[in-house]
Amino acid sequence: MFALVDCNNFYVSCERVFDPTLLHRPVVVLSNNDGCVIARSQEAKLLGFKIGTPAFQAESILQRHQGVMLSSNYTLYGDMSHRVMETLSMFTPEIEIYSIDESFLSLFGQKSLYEYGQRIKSTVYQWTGIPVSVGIAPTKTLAKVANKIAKKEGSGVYVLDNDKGIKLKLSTFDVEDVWGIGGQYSAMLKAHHIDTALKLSQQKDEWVLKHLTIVGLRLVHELRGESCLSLDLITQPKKAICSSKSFSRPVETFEDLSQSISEYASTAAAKLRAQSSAATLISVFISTNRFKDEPQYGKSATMKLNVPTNFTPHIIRCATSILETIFKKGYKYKKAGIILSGIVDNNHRQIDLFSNPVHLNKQDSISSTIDSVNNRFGRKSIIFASAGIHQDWQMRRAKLTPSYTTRWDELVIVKS
DNA sequence: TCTGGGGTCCTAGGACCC
DNA sequence: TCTGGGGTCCTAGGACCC
Repeated sequence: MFALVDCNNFYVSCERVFDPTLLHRPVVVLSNNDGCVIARSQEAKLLGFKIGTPAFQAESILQRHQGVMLSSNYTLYGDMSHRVMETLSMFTPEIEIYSIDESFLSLFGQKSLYEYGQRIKSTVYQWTGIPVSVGIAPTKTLAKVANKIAKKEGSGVYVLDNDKGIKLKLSTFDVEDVWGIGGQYSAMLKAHHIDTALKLSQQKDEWVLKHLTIVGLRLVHELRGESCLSLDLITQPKKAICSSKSFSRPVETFEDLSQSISEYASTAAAKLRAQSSAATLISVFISTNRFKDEPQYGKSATMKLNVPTNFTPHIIRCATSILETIFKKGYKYKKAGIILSGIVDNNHRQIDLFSNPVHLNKQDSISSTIDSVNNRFGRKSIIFASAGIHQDWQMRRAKLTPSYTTRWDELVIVKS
């Protein structure tokens, strides 16, 4: 049996742990750059906000309902996520951390699944202050279904463990809510009059394979109760690492763009080193604001390296030269980013005939020194000058809450 | 004024190999 | 008249996830 434990309104719940005045009010958390809504409290959902609602549209409605709008505080959410996952690990070593706010647990030998789910839920809440919902079922896909039901039907825990019950619930479960069925597929399925999870699960294998590929076929078997997706217990290194952001204002000069690319390159390179990897492909992209009625331009280019690297100065140098090839003057740029791919294990990277191993070792020791200083004293304690000092293109985060759990100078002060 | 960021997997088609 | 068969690797595009 699988349990899917999913935090309720995770980002909002994190904020509420440290600011109880946010309880029982509509609260939304905004995307980077305070652009659009990405998380909503129950009260905010009832007001009709969707994921992706632009912040400027939400603002006046929130004001009328004593609502609150917050910038996203990923430092806080990351730390709270870690606490939740640690708590879940106390229940079983068989845990797959699927995203920042959900985990799959493998259960065996539990007598009462429902009570076990309740225990998970109350322990996480007591230890971290984060409310969670628990769905339990024989496959991951069905556990996802059970979790949705748990969220809707009150007690926060739902068990799907017998054929009859599963069929009954699937018969009223909208096909577009099935894990793995997105907008395109659900439109196609509905055009074929397949509108519930049950109907999908009853389609012929050949038909599913033809229309939904092998991925869809697995999904359908999972809906039938046949487990095809196992637990990923070991976190695999990422195959691509991206760092990109929208600017707070239109950026027109090569200098500003190259500063931002340097900054993103440093971030991406640090992520690369954190998983002991090196990259052979560096892509850079830039684009104008697609929502604006002004000349549009967007381009990306990729450079292939003979020797894999994770050395920030090297990556910055490559990224800057790529930028030179795609930059065009006269446009108002809104977004830029870098993607590192062709990822290999840094400890087994293949060097070429002309690489100097001593030189490479020196690079590694410079990198690890920088990383350890930044880990200890904060992410930007040591920066590369090419990323600039003023950075007035930096994203907007006007309504940012404190890093309650990760900065000494931002701890909560309790008064009596 | 204002619209996010970071990932995964699969498929088809083309280039290339012997 | 008549132009092979069996592979691999890479890329772009499209679907999905949170």
